[in-house]
Amino acid sequence: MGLKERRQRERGQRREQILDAARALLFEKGLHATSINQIAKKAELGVGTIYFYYKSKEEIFADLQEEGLELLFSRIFKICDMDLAADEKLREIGLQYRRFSEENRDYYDIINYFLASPGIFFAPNLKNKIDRHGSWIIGLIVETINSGTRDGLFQSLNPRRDAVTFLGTLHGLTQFRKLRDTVLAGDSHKEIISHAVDHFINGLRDRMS
Amino acid sequence: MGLKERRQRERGQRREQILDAARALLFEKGLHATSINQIAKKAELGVGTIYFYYKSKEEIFADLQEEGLELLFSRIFKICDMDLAADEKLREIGLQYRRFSEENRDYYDIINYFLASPGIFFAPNLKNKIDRHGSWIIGLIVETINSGTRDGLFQSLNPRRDAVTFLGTLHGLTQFRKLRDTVLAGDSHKEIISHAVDHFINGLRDRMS
Amino acid sequence: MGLKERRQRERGQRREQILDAARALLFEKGLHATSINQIAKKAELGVGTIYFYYKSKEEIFADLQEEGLELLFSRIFKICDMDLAADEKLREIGLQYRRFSEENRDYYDIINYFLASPGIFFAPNLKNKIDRHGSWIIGLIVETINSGTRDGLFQSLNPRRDAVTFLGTLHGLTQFRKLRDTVLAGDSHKEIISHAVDHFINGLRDRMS
Amino acid sequence: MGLKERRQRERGQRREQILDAARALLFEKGLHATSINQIAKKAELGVGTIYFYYKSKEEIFADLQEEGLELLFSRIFKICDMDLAADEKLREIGLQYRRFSEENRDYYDIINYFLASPGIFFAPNLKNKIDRHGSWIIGLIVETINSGTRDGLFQSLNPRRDAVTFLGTLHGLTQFRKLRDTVLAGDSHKEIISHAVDHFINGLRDRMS
DNA sequence: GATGAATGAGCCTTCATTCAT
DNA sequence: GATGAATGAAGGCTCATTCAT
Repeated sequence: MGLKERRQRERGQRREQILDAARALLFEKGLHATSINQIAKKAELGVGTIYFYYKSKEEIFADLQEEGLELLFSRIFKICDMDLAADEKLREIGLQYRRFSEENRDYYDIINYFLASPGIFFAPNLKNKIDRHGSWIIGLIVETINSGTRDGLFQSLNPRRDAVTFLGTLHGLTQFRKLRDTVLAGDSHKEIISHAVDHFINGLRDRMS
Repeated sequence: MGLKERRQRERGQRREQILDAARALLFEKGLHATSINQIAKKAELGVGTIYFYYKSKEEIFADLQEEGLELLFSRIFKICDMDLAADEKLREIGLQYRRFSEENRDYYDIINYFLASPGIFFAPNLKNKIDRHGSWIIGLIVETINSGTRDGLFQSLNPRRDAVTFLGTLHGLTQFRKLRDTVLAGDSHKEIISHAVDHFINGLRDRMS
Repeated sequence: MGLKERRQRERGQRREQILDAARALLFEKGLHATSINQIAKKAELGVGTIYFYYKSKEEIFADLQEEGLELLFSRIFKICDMDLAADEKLREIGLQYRRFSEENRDYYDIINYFLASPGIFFAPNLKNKIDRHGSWIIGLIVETINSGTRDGLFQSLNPRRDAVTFLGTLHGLTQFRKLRDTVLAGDSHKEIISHAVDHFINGLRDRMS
Repeated sequence: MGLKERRQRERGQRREQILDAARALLFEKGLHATSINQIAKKAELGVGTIYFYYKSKEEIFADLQEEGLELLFSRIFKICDMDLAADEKLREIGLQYRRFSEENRDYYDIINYFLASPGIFFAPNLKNKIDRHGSWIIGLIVETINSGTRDGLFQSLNPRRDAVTFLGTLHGLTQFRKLRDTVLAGDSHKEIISHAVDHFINGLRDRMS
C-alpha cells in the first residue's frame, strides 16, 4: 500500500531535482541559453528522464515561474498581514517589489521574460496556474486599497483598476532599470520607485473624477 | 572628396537594403524566426556582405529598434506640438503610446525585447544611440509637465521623475496586456491605460508632498 | 491440470489485449509512428508487461501480419468454395485481392512491409507461421488451376509455378498503384488488374510449351 | 567568368561526394539505418554542408533511386537495341530484370522501398523525375511488344497495359524471393521468373479476347 | 567590396529496452 | 506476473559566423 505513496513521493523528488538543475542553469546562463540537455547533465539524469517528468522545456520554466510568483506573493502577503496604515502598506509593497526584483533577480527575469515575449504562450492549464498567482497578488493590493478607503485615507472608485495601475507602474519602472545612466539621469531605481509610489498614493487620496 | 561622399552614400544605401529585408522578415516571422541567411536572401546579398555592414545580428535589430523609437517619438512629438492643455496632452500621449504598441506591435516588441532581456547588452555606441531616443521622449514629457506647472494645472516638484513614472506606468501596463482575461478581469487595455493616465494626472494636480 | 490451462488462457487473453491496442494504433497512426510505449498505454499495461508477452516490437507486428494473411486467405477461400468455373474463380480472386489491398489497406501495408524490407528477418518460428499462410493461399490457387485443367479449360504443366506467377502479378501491380498518373497513364488499378488477370488466363488456355 | 562555371562544377562534385557516402552507407547498413549524421561523417563534411546541398534526407535517396532506375533502364535499353525477335527480347528483359535485382540489390531495394512505403511521398518535382524514368522503361517494353505485333508474333490490343502487366509480374515475383523455401517450394527465383515470362509471352500470342 | 560554401556544436525530441521492486 | 521509471544513443535539422576567392 505504501508503494503508490512512495512512487508519488519519489516523483515529486525527481521533479524537484530537475527543477533544481534548471533553476541553477537558468540563473547562471539565462533563459535562452538553457537547454534540456544541459539540465539533464546538471541533474545527472538521462535526457529521456527529463521528458518523462516534463512534457517540454516550457513546462519546466512554467514551474519555475510559479515559484517566483509564489515568492513575490509571500513577500507582499507578509506586508498585508502587518498592522500598518494602508498607505504605509503600499509604500512597503513598492519597497518589497523592488527588493524582489533585485534579490530574486533570476525569478524576476523569468516572470518578466514570459510576460514580455510576444510569441510564447503556454498551454491553457499552465497559463491558468500562472495567472492565478498574478490574480492573487492583485487581490492583495485591492484589499489594501479597500482598507485604505474604509479608513478614509483613500478614495478609490475602482480599486481593481487602481491595483493594476499600481503594479503596472512598479513593473514598468523596474524594466527601465537598465537605463539608469541615460533616461533616468542617474536616479537610482530605489528613488524612482519611491517617488512613483508616493505619486500613486497622492493620486489616490483626493480624487474627484 | 566626391569619392568619400559616394562611399558614404553607398554604404548607407546598402545598410538600408539590409534593414528593409530584416524589417520585412521580422514583421512577417517574428524576431526569433528571422535568421541572417534569410535576411541575406531577401536582401539579395551574400551573407558575408551582411557581416561587412553589420557586425552581428543584434546590430541589425538595434537599428530597427531605433526606427521604432523614432516612430514613437514622432507620435508624441506631434502631440506636444499641438495647442492643448498639458493634461490633455498627457491623455493624448497615453492614447498614442497604446496605439503605438498596437499598430506598431512589431516595433514595440523589438524595443521591449531588448529592454526585457536580462542578458543582452549592447556595445556602448549602440546603447548610446538607443538611450538618446529614450531620453528625447522623456524630455518631451518633462516639457509637457513643466508647461502644466507653468499654467497652474500641475504641481511637480521633480518633473523628470514624474515623467519617468508616467512612461513606466504606460510601459508596465502594456506588458500586462497578455493577462486581460485573468488579472485584468476583462478590462480592456484601453480602459486600463485611460484609468492610469487619469490617476497619474490626478496625482500631479494637488500634490502636497 | 486446470491450472496450466488457465495460465494458457490468460496468456492468450493478454496477448489479444496487446494485439488489440497495437492494431488500433497501427491503423490510426501507421506502422512507423507506433511505439511500444503507446501500445502499453492503450492496452492499459506496463511496458514491461508487453515485453513479457512479446520479445520485441517486430513480434507484435508479425502477429498482425498473420491476421492480415488470414483475412486474405478467407476472402480467397470463399471464392474457391463457390460453384464457379475455374477461370471465373481466377477473375474473382483478382478482384478480391485488389479489394483486400484497398479495404484492408493497413493489413496489406504491414504484409507488404515485411515482404519489401530487405533487412528484416524473423526468427524461424515466426517465419514459419507466416509462410504457412502464404502457402495456403498458393494452395488454393493451385487447386483452382487444377480444377480448370480437369475441366479442360486450362492446360497447366506446372500449376504451382502458375499459381505463384498469378499471385506475383497481382502483388506487383498493386505496388504500382502509386504510379497511376505517370507510368500507368491514367489507367485505374482496377482496369490494370482486370487486364492482367485476363492475360494470365489467356496464357493458361492454349499453352503448347 | 570562369567563376560561375567552376562553382557549378564544384557544386556537382560535392553532390557526388555526398551521394557516394550515402550510397556506401545505404548498401552497407540499409536504408532505415542510414542517417544524415552518418552520411556527413562518411563524406568528411559537416552536417550543415549536407543540408546546404540537399534539403532533406529524402532528396538524397531520391537521387540514389534515380541512379538505380537509370541503371535498370540502360540494361533494358541495351536489349531493345539488339537485333532480336520480340519474344527473345522479352525473355532477355526478364533475365536482366532479375539480374538487376540481384547484382544491384541495393539499388533495387531503394526503388522498392519507395514503391512499397505507404507513407512516403516525394515533393512533386522529385516525383516527376522518378516517374519519368519509370515511364521510359515501360516505353521500351511497349515498343518491344509493338514490334512483336508488327512481326506477327504477338497480338496485343493494348500494348501499354500489357507492358505494365509484364513489369508488374517481374516486380511482384521478385518480392517473393524471400519465400523461396516455403511458398516457392524450392523453385529458384530464376526458374520462376523464366516460367512467368514464358507464360506472359504465351498469353500474348494467340489472344482472342 | 562582395561572395556563398562550409562549419559543427547544439537544439528538442523519441524510443526500444532493461531491471529493481 | 506485472510494473513503470530510467536510460542515452540517435534522430533530423538550424544557424551565426568565418574565410578563401
